[in-house]
Amino acid sequence: MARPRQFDEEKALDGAMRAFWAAGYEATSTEDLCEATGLGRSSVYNAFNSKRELFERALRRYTEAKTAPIMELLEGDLPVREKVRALLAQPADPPEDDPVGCLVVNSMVELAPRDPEIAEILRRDQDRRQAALRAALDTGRRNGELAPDADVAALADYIAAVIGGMRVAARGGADRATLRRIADTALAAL
Amino acid sequence: MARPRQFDEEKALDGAMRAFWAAGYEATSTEDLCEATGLGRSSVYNAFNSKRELFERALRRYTEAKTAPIMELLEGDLPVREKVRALLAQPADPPEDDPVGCLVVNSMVELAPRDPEIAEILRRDQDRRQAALRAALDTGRRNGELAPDADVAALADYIAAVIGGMRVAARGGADRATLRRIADTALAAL
DNA sequence: ACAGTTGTGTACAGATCAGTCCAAAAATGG
DNA sequence: CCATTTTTGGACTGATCTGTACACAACTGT
Repeated sequence: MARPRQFDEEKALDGAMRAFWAAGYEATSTEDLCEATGLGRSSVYNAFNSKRELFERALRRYTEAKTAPIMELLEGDLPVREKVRALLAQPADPPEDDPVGCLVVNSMVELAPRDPEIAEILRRDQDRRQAALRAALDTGRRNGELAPDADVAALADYIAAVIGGMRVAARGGADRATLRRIADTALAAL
Repeated sequence: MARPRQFDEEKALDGAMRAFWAAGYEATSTEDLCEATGLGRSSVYNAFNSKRELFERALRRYTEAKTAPIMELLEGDLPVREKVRALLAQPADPPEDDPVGCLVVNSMVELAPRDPEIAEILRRDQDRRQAALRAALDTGRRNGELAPDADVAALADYIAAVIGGMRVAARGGADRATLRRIADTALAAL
């Protein structure tokens, strides 16, 4: 057919994702994106059309990458408290080469109020995770691991809020010990 | 001496604060700031020197305005659970003409990781609030309102995280009922 | 009233922004 | 080897960005 790409689109997307994750949407210039992806301007625009579309793909990639293992965890058969403990442990023990915080939280803060499409992507991702979390909590409740009258929807929203708060704290420079104490304390509410 | 200002600096600062609060630092242009303050470019730059300095003053104004009533609440003599309940209620029942969310949380996410001065302002503000919260919790602990072995520092960081998470959720479009349920659930951990 | 000082509106400057254009390079299938 | 198609690099565009220059307006104290 024609000349093939010299770059791996997934890897390029990954670089862009990390750039947005670290600096935010507005503060990441198209020049920054060229550097982060290793591509020239033409290749970036040829492959991704616009900064906005590149961001959208980066965000989708992020949610897919981060939500998949959470679904696995929640659909597994650990005791529900262990599942929640593992969820809460994630912000306290992030992969060391990840940018600080969470692209979903950052995007909710920076973009969701003024960009309905981004808000919708975020809402859908959260719905998936929250549904799985509610299911896990409900199983635990019926197993007797939680109180029979536990409000699983409220607990799920609560846990999501604590995790979001930990992500904010991490961006503010909170250390691992602090984050772990928050997680431990939060777990006591179950 | 000379010609007096036609505008109220505090009111102008307030307008700028709300603009940054709603849209974030990067997405707020100096043109937006002229509109939000009601001033011309010259007046803005004459009074505040730069976008960056204006933001810093707006952020300081915000923290002072928001932290003062929290200090009053925490230093009052309500039962400690009522104090914490009131703290957690704030994100669920914000003044109706405030922009959604919290400028401190937004700034932690958008700016703290790459701007040490902003990070320092935020850290100082948080230290003040957390110290007062720890004191209130400790008083409650000694009064027997909390368990004698309660870890007040951990509880304070936990409560701050939940509030931050609620602020993120609000930016993501969470409704008041959801926020209230989060607050109620969080309170159960005390 | 007037000199001195500060505020303000307009126009502008230089940098940077996202995005485009185009020609040359690089690959394919025949 | 050639026609075709896509990628790529670099120059470029027009808009927008933050910040400045400057003239003049507005007010003060004397």
